[in-house]
Amino acid sequence: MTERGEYDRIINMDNENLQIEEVLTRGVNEVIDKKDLEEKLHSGVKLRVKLGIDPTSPNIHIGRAVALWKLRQFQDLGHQVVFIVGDFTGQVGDTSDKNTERPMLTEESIKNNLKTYLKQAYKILDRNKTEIAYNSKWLRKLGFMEICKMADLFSLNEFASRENIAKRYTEGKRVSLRELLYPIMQGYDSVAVKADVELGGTDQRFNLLAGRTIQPLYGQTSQNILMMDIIEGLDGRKMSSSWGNTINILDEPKDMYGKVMSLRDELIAKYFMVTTRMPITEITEFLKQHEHPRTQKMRLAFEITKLYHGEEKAMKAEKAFVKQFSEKKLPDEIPARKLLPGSYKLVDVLLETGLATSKNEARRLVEQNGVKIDQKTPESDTLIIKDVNGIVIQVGKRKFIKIL
RNA sequence: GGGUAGGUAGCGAAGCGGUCAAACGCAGGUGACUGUAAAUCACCCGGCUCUAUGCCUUCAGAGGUUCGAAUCCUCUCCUGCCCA
Repeated sequence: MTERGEYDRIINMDNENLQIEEVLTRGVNEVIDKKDLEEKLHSGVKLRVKLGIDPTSPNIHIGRAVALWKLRQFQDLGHQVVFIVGDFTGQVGDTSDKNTERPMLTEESIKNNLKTYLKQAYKILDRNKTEIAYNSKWLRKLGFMEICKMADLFSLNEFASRENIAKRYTEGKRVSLRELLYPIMQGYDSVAVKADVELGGTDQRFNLLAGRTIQPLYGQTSQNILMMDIIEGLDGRKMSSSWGNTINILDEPKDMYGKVMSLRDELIAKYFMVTTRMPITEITEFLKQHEHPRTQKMRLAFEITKLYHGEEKAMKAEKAFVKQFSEKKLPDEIPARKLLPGSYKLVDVLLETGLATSKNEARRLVEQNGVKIDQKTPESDTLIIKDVNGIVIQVGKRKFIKIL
């Protein structure tokens, strides 16, 4: 958190200097080369700022969004943002944030994921100031000789020294030759778009540096690099689509709000800094005034939800949350399912409505008192419901279905 | 291409002829306690049924041996390591 002395220094700067300061620090883990980038930002030169995201999942989560927000800050400062959709690299698969080999994806699944990608990105970026590029455009054409020239700039040794590669290597896991090529592709992206700055997570370090190495080969000045903090997901592990611990920017307001509320307390301050756009001074002040983690988290949940859905919906989400979880009342909106009228075994209802994936699971849930019918816990799983019409079934704390 | 060690549930990893739907850990679920936090505790975690020392489908794949196979044999595919 910002020290008092630093705080005084910052508020005394004029607005643009303040913005530059924030660009270089907030949510930022490391800058290469910081001095150079700082000078460029102050010089008034319009920079080309690159960020590439591979559409390996249909959702962009708020961890990925950290870099997108950073891009937005650059846009606000008048720089040219280049958003690279990794439709080619996505197929090949980057392993830098993984501890196992990532399988190659089909063109089809990438295309599928792409459908809502830009829409998501534009929740954050200013559409009119964003240059979009698909990296298949240039990577597809690259010949072997060209690839060899670039590959010559790297040694196997440095590649193998990367932490998670080294780890897999010593554990006797497979490391494919293809994976060696990934940094080269990402590096060449920088050449193709003539990047002055590239953003990425700290786990992207090697790939980001590859751009710096390759650009001079094509007579370009090496880009500067801004490495963003990686945020933890709902379970405390790194946020990643493959873990299923993400908060996605397309999540419904109440889900988004609720997911934030389920975060561990230790992450609150970091989340405020990295995932919200609340002014730093305000954050510091707020956290000081409200010490109870629950209060802090509710504000955090509100801020994050507001960021993606607007104030009104965020307020609604908050009210709904209080009603459902603090006051333990039925939520206002309960998803409805139609069933043919008649009598049903409880277990069948659970299965039919998708509240359980098998009858065994349904029985287990009932046995463990995880099921409620109209707020009441049924005695046994053999219960037969004579009239399913209009009943509300609850499984666990969160799942509700109303039967019509 | 040769040698060698392996391929077990979402992941990691035991089991190495019957007592195996398969130990254990992680992830996940439900409950208790709570702040939809953490920690802790309990139970669960392939499917089906008349809930039973019941049935069905699973231990890379295909065949085979056996009363009986995740466990033995043959071939195929995949991976690590060593050699070339």
